[in-house]
Amino acid sequence: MGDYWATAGDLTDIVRAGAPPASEFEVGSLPSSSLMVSWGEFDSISRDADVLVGGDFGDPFSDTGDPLLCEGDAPLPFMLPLVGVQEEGRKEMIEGPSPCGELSPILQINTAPSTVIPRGDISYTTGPSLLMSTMAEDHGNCGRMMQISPPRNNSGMKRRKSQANKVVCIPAPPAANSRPSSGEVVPSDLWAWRKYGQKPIKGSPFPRGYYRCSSSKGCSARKQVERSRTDPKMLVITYTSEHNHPWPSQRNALAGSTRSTSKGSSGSKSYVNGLRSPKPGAIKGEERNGNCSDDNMSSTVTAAMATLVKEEPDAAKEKQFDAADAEFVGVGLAHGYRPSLMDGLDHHPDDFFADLGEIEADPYELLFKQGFPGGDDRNRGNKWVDPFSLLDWTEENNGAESFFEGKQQGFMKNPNV
DNA sequence: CGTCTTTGACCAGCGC
DNA sequence: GCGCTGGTCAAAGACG
Repeated sequence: MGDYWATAGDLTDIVRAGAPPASEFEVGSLPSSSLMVSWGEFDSISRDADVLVGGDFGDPFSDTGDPLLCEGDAPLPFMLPLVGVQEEGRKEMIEGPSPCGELSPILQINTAPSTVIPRGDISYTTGPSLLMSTMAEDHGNCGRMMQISPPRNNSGMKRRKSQANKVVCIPAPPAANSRPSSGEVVPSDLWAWRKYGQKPIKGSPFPRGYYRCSSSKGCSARKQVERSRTDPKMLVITYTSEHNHPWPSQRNALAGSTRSTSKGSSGSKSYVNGLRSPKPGAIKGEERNGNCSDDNMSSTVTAAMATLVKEEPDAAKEKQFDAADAEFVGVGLAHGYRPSLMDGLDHHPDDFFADLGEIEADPYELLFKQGFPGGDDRNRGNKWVDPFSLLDWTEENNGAESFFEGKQQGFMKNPNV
């Protein structure tokens, strides 16, 4: 097993649209079991998990803030089995842990300088990128895969303006029945987005929704959301431009109001932007109705994506969450994301979740209670394959009940931490 | 009242 | 230049 390289931009790009990677880190020895992915804490990854890493990031967003990162927060540990690495255009599948035998999760760090991945009507031109997919099912296809690719060159679909785009392909939540003519149920990505248009796209039965960032008036960030023509189960999100402001850590961003876009259907999309303040009882009440609400979809994706967070090395380890962070965690990510507060890292203020009065349970536990591999409990079936249910959009898994009322299994701690 | 979604109109890029 | 298509604007209405 040789050395593997990937650009740091891979990781930053995973969670936000923006400029291409600026620097590199080295992936030394690949783990045979799992990789502790804690963006930004690569040094610790190297030490603790023997996965090597190092290098400066040159994060083009360093002064912009990270939508998925609590500014100056603690590391966000995230266990991912790394079973495949694509290097120099070839993909090496490393025998990974597949306790269930069925679906083996893949975290692919694609280091190919420019790899074109045809996906039906969409051709992803990937530089370094990261794929998270399942091995057995639909591997290599868009289905059940989350892909984030760096800006494309002008291959693929026509683009009128030369803007750096980033395409994200994620499993699409089922369309809201109550809104047959509206666009997609857009998974939250922690920025506040406002829909400003929708257009039918030629050749596609699905319209394309246009969103712009509503967190800041001057922000030019936009995204387009549409379903894949070839695989309606997949949602293709194209990010354009970049945010020119820190991610909205407070609930009083411009998108301050809560509303249900599902007319006559209460609260199915109240927090589509991920930053809305959940109304009291939202989790305990409406979302626990098990109606496979859009929010649950969104939060599930959010949770998974939120774990793919890059953060400033070292500093993050030392810092504590401030009030804004707490609010962010409590409000913006109440459904499923809580930055690393692993056992033993109990350095947060006592009132860290003081703002979470409306939340019944620790969102971090909620996020991970469905299980992870290893640790003391390996009898979690497929759950560990898809701890966030990201890859499972079945109603069973999407339902708030399953998400919030799963057995208290706790989060498996990385034995190396 | 502020912000949201919806949706038709308008504008601009592109190919012929 | 023209038509097609995609992207954006802005008015209207809804929501909290």
